[in-house]
Amino acid sequence: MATIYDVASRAGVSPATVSRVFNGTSVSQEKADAVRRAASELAFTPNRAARNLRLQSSEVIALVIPDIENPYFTEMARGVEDVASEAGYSVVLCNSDSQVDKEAAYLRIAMAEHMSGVIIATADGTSDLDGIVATGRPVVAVDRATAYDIDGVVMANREAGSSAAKVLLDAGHRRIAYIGGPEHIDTAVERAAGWRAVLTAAHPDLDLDELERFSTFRVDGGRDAMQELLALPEPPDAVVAGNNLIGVGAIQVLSEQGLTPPRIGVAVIGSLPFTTLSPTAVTVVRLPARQMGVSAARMLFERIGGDRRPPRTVVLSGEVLPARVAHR
Amino acid sequence: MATIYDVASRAGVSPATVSRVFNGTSVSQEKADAVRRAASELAFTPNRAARNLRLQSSEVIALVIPDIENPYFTEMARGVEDVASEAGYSVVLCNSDSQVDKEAAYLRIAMAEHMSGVIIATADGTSDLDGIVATGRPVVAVDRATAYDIDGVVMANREAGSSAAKVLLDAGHRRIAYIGGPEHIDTAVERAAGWRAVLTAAHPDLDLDELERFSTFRVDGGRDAMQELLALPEPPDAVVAGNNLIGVGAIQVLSEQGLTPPRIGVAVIGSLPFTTLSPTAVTVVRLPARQMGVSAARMLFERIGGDRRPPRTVVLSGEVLPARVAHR
DNA sequence: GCGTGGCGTGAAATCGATTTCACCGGCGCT
DNA sequence: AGCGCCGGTGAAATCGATTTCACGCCACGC
Repeated sequence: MATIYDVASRAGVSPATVSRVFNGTSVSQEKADAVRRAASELAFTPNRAARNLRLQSSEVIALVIPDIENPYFTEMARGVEDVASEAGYSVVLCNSDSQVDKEAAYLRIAMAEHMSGVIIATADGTSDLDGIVATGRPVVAVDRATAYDIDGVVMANREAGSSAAKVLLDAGHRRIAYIGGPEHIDTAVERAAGWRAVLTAAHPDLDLDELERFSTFRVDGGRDAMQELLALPEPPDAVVAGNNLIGVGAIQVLSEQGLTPPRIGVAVIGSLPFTTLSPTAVTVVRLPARQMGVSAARMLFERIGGDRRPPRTVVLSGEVLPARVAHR
Repeated sequence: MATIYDVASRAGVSPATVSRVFNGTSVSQEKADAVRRAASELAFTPNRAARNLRLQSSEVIALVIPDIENPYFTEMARGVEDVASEAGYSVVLCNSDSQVDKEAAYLRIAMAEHMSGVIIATADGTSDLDGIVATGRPVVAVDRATAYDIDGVVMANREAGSSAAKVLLDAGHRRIAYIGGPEHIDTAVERAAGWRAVLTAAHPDLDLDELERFSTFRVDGGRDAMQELLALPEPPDAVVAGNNLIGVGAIQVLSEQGLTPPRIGVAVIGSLPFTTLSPTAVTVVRLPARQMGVSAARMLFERIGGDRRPPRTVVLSGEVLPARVAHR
């Protein structure tokens, strides 16, 4: 690995001049040419560790997500990655596995590595961002709100919950259950609130507590909750799944019981990119995950670029794709 | 951010001693205690950029994959991540998007950042690992073979192709088509070879060229190829999907045409973690992606730890999960 | 003709951790 | 008593890029 000194001596200039050539300050044309020639002959790549040390920052951002195996987050990661790589940054993908301590460990690393910024979907409401925020490095929250005064990009969760419920109501369903994520995650709570508001208005007589399940945002969670709901004395005639994986689990259970979706109403909040169902059998409130990643990354780079405006929160709306097959 | 000098002066010792406390060389008990106390009071975290510069290596590995949105690769990433984080390393996930030039850019970064090693599922057979391999840093190839003499972890692809074909044959199918990935990717070619060998032996009269499609390893690829196959004068009565996403695409098309899987034989090489089909309707050759990531990471860390044995290639076998519903 | 300004350049300081080198004191051995 | 060795310690060099500072030089204006 050639260093800046090797390039300098080959080009007959000082290391300072070499640095200036690559960092765009004034250098005479002839020396600049000589430096560039020497650099390419030696296949010179600046040593990033040295650069990072001197600049106290690195062209790396951290993306912390709670579940690397959830397509929703990988779609988001894809959006972040696209923006970052265009800006010449690389992305360290950190899987917190919904554990606050793993998350904290990654945030410490981000600080120690002088990463330029962090995009984080917090593990839960108790996530500790004190350290990172105190360093002044930009942090953008995605998907989930935080207790900090920082930029954010979230989905219109309450709206998604109510849209999903409304589509099912309009299709003639009445006992519409809801399976959501953990109660300590705001997205789960808000989506449930949307569902609840719509149902309370339409059918004040329903016992919604019985029809509401807080579960995990995973396939198993959806399965378990769906099984419980089906075992009720009076089972639901439709169900809203609080995220994509819960939807998968719920539909799996329904299929196994011979209740393939057009036979029971199903609305899922989030896309089902790898479903093998006919895409028309289930109502989907598509959440623009990739767009969320793109927006978050753009905001982050604005901050890295020196933007000092007050923090903003961008809210992205889902798109309702109603089942085309009539329910029931 | 406190530095080693701050800690040193607070503890009344030299920076060298502080470093020794954290790097395990001999320091008297009392000074070590003083250093530790000072470090914790100042919330000292060693500056990684400085450390990396001095040590010419960083506790970071790169994981380069061709498609971050494919659950197969994220499952693998999960395995890598688990091993890495246990070893105190972080993982930079690099999405090459199957493009050799993006891949090359990431490899350059890996070198410039002095990353400790690279695990790579190459974009295609022409991937250029010269640079990285020349640095002597460990590189482990996953999923796909390379032209280099390096460690590798691959699936038993040919075997997976023939197992899939065999299950369908045994279920009574005859015109068994194959939809694979691009011809320039070895996994696609080998899986196809397995299928072809089994079918040639069983039904030498079949025109296999007509029943074989090289496509992309994506949902769209599976859809397009399946549509072509169904449009044949004499359509297949079963199909082997060369990877998970092709399987999803093929099954989607079949469902749309009213040919839901038990009605036509389907075998998929790779798991369908988010399928909503009853898991018994389709034959799956489960590929242990997580295990592949774990093995690759372990091999990488052995190399990082100084292992100088000749390169090895680990082959992992798929697990056949036959459809439990009789085909046809 | 002389000061002023600005441009191009190199020497040297800097970032923060690790590690070599040299030194000190104490202990054991002859 | 004298020698050698060893454990503990600090001063200083080192990693490689950036950046400040200072200097030389030329052009311009008064």
